[in-house]
Amino acid sequence: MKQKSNVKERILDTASRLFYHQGFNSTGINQIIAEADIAIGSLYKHYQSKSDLLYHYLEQQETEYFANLDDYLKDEKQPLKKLLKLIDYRIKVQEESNCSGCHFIKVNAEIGRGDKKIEQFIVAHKERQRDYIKSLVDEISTVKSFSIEKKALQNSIFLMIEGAVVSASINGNTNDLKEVKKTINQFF
Amino acid sequence: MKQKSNVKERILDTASRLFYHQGFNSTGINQIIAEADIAIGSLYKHYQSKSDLLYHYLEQQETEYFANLDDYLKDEKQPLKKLLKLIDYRIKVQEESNCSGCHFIKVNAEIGRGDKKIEQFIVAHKERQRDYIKSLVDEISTVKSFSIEKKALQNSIFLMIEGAVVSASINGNTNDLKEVKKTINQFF
DNA sequence: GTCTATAAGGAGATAGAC
DNA sequence: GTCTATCTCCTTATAGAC
Repeated sequence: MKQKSNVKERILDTASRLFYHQGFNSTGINQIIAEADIAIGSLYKHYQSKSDLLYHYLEQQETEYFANLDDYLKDEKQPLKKLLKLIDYRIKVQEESNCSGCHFIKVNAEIGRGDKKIEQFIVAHKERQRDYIKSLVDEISTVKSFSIEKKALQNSIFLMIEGAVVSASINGNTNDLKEVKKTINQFF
Repeated sequence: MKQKSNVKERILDTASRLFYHQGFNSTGINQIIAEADIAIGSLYKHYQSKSDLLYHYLEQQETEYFANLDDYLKDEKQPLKKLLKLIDYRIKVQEESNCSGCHFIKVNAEIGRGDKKIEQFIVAHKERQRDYIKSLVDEISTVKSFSIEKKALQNSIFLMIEGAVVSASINGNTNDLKEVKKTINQFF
């Protein structure tokens, strides 16, 4: 018996899972329709092409990322604790996904800057992640001072987290993310 | 007229260029033999499979990376200047390669931790890169003191560079690598 | 080393019947 | 929405003749 959930959603959810865990190029249309348990006609009714499916996958990840992050941080008011909890969120997400890394970094690595629409979407997502951290550090700066320039600190924290997420996907653990959390405490 | 260079070398050089710039999965055997201008029989005489070619590609990148880095730094004796010049090296390599990122991070993103041999090779390469930075900071610590713990600083610098190289491949510029260089100066 | 033929399978995508 | 058939093309890899 078929699941009752919306067919269009089931296609995207299955494609997302496969794109993330085994790669976009390594995932075929036939595997998506088999695992989503839908007909190929349904796939092409809802999505124009495999690339179109990729775009909607990134779009959904973008929305989910910030919605879940906001939810995870909503009860914390202190900006420094909020920043540390942002790292906890990244640790949690990685540990729940077999440390498969960042959706956007992975797609960038696979398709490069070939597709303008995808490229711009990835750039925009990374800018938004950077701005999120920037704002938290701005808030912290109203009550604390640091040893290095604020702008340098903001970029450093963003880049360390990026590096640590990549490290998680390479090493299969969140050790570096945990180290980043400890290090940030030393900055303030 | 065929080039005079060794056929085996030409296969690997062509495969390396294509794997790096358009991805492993997006590169076909037929494209490699066409661009290397060799016969398919020659390819399978020298390499067992496409995966075998991937392994030799990473092996060559590993050797080249550290050989070229040592050469780039050989005239600099001061450890802090050496560390800053290591960043210059990464900037130079990225700018010469259309900011295509790190060979190892890209392969990891494409094939994940599926192939044990490839996986271990990537992990070992990243460990060696981390140790290289660790040693330089150890040297610096004999003449300077820093505001945060040495171990945290060593990991931070490694992770910031990793993050900045990923950023280069996403944004198509080396702005973040240049920022990392400025930030390191502030740490000491 | 070169060439061509071919195997055996998978890819993305379309069309038509129900 | 389902199903099956089909199109076109490409994939990795092997074999044999020169």
